[in-house]
Amino acid sequence: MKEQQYILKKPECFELKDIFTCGQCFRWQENEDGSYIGVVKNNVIKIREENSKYIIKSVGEDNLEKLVYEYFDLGRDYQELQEKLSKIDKNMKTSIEYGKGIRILNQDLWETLISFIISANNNIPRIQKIIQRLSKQYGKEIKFEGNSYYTFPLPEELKDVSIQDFRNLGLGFRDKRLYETTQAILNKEVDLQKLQENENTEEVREILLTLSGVGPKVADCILLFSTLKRFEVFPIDVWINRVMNELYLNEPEDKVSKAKIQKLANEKFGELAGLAQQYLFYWRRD
DNA sequence: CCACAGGACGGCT
DNA sequence: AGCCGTCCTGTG
Repeated sequence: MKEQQYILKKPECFELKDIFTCGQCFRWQENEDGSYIGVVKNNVIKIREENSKYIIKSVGEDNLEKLVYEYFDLGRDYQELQEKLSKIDKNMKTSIEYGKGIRILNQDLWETLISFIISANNNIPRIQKIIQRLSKQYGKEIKFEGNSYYTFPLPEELKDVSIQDFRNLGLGFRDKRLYETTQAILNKEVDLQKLQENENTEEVREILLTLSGVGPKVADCILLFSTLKRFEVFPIDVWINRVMNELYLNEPEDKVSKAKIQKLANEKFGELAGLAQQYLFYWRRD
């Protein structure tokens, strides 16, 4: 555990509000002064913007500069990707204008898996609260500026947690899914390390789908928002379904099938479908 | 108190 | 293959 500070010059296409509120992560809190505090792996991180710079402080075990570079996907040229997408149509151009500071985070695979199982049939405030309780109960404490924060519990730390324990944390019917998936990971029925190294996206998707609580939408969110980093997937929830129908199909709501939207997204956005999804979702969410 | 919102899943056709 | 009821909790 060490304290670190790092000053990051504001990168192109980078806004904290866009990054943290576009629906990809659940562990960042905004403070009254506009700064954000979050937990990334075994580190608590605080970020404050000031004069086109970010003052970043941390307590934790990882090298802060390297962690920030990886987590915020700073090695990728978002400006170039935005230019490509902007050429597709007016909707893309407008939505990128609106959410130009979005970055797709590289979040820990295990944490993303569990977080999005919790997200099923659920809303963001409740998802955040459940993850907070889960971490406080089973994660490790890190003190930062006088307050306590908790790391996301590892599979081993959830080894002896029962379905009833999960239920008591407010997970509802997701209790059994969390239990079964945790056990499957511990038993190496699914090896996350191997999954991380597998380059065949369809294969990775199929394996994710074998886990309890992972359906098509959750699998695609994991593929896009974790270190798996597959930009070509297009997670479809009821919102993006509605938005895509409004913008491109205009069919009666009961006639739009998921398959049709999926096909349309692949044809229109191709390799960048996931990024396009984020801009569209963020733009039309209100 | 009731209606509704949000994905996975299992049972049905 | 597609359709539909059920699972839990918070909100209006």
